[in-house]
Amino acid sequence: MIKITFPDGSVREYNEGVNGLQIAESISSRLAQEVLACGVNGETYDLGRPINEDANFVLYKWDDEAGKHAFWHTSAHLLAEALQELYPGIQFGIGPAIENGFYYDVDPGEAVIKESDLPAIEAKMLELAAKKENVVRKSIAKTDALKMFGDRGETYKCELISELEDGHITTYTQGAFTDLCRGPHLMTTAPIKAIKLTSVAGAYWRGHEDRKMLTRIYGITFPKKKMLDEYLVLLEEAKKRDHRKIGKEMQLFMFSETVGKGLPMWLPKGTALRLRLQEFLRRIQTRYDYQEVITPPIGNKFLYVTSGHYAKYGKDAFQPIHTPEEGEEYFLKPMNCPHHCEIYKNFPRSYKDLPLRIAEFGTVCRYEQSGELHGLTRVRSFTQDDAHIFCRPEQVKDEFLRVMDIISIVFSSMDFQNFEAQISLRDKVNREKYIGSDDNWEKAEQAIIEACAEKGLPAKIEYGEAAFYGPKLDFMVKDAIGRRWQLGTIQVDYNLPERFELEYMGSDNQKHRPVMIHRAPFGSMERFVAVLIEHTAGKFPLWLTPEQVVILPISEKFNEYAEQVKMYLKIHEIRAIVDDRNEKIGRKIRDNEMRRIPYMLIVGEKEAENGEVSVRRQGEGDKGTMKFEEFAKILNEEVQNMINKW
RNA sequence: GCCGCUAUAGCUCAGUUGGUAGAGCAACGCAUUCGUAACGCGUAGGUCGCCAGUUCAAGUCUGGCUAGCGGCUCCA
Repeated sequence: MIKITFPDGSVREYNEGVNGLQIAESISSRLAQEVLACGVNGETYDLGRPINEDANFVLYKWDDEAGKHAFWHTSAHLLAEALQELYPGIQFGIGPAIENGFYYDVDPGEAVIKESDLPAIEAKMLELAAKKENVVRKSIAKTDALKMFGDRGETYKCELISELEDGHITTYTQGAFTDLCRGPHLMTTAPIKAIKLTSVAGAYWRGHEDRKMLTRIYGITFPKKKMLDEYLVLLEEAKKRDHRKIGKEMQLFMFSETVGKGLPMWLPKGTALRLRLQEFLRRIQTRYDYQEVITPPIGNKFLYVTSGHYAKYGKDAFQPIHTPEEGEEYFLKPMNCPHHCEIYKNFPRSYKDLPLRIAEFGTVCRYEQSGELHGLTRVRSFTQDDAHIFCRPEQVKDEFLRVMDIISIVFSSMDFQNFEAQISLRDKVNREKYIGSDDNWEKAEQAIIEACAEKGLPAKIEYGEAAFYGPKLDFMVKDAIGRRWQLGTIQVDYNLPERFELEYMGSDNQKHRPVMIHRAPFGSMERFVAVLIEHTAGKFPLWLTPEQVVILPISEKFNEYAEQVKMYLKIHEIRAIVDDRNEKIGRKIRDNEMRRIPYMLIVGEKEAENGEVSVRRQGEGDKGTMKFEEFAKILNEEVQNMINKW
């Protein structure tokens, strides 16, 4: 007998070799129907896999990540099984479950799988799932695995097997399809009731650009048809929040084929919004003792030779500007740090000057690959809310904490709650590719970890993700359809101070090298605004929105009064416009509701006589009538209350 | 850059097997002067992304280019 301990602490005894499904059945038959996988001592097991020792045990259903994961992993195999039937000779790469569904990378040989082929594949999958085939797990010796997949001509699988350790190799089989797989899986394909293959894409084998490009098929499945329908509706809703769509509708920014791809132009309303965001950050930075600078949009080639960027990125960048003067080359600046290093060097610095915090809304140009450009989130010219902090090594942690404060003010002011923090450290083994002393690295890595702990910030630690010049802490936020974008970033840098030979005079009357911290709370104005649009669906906070108030005269007779109210509001620093179109009031209300302007003021005969306005709040409707002076006061208080929180 | 897809009026889209373009909304004009989410009538608006080719004839078929979309790779 073995002891099975449940999450609530209760313990039951079972025969050795009992499986998850049997345990579920022993609790309730309803549970046994719903359960998808189970956890045994922290490892996820197939429900049919025997348990041979005492274990902490947990059952996973659809609502558990591990349950969904097994469901989608089996779905990936079902996709492969369908492909094997439809495209004889097709070779398989990998087919994992992902955050929302699954994919399979395949090499169809001569055949081409197109989006228009997906419905036929879906139909085949449903047909196969209806057979309710058992999914069978089997351990296999490495030599047998190599032979088995080798005989089938599965070169990709053989490559994977050759890297696995003998004795830990398993296969899963359903129907005529056998896959190399660690699992876990569902016990049968029967629960897969609703299938949607969402897209085909190219994906390099093992993620290396120099390897063959395979065909990746993405899909998602559900145990109920209704759930798939709901998911598709949700996706449609999310697409309505797309910043590219809303940005166009609200006239915030534009692109022009003639100006060039990836080169956004901020329209008047977008510019107003952006300047207000910059003003917001400026206020905070002033409080945290930052000094703002302005540097040119280009820099001499030798600036980047010194920084090392020329050697690393020179040929992949926008090509240099050649001046009429013989041999002179200038680059569009791809980052602001080298310029700021020169500013540091402009004076001899003492330890008493540090930390020195140099900030700039610096516009940079990077020649991003054309296929990577994406709305405002990935562009070729953008403005970083950049700053570089030059400090002594022992000040790194304090400076980190201060930057984290700023980022936390920014995120909370914008109501970004679902962000993720990632600490990127050195690779645990390969340490020769990093610049800077072990001692400094150790100190900086510890400083970041401690700073996060002190702030109570749950951060995921990723080894090997650090830049070659230092560790970093990044903040990611998801867009409307769940893509992750990096916004805020804090990076420690030992490289540039070295290359620019930055120094300060210490209290010991010796010269020392400062540490540099790069940081950008927004990341870039472009990307931040994009994510902000998707979070708010264009309904920006009152203090930020380009237009706060629209005044709606009941008829043209009251246009003049509307203008008077507008003038009063403008004088009181309220951003107001008048909708003086010759339309009925119902029409004006509808149109302006859709323009996402927070307040509507309706003015007609009654209001004009009494110096009043009838107030409507966007999305909320009628709020009653008041004197326009009072409205201005209330609005300004509302804005002030928001600003005071910074 | 790579794989797949898309491109018709300012916007959203229709356009059957090739026979030289259509709707709704927006715009403009007329009428109306209106009380809390779409008044009516009318007018104008398109080198069908661009360049070639096939054809008696191309929005429609083929090739190239440009831009965009979904991914991959990259991301100082």
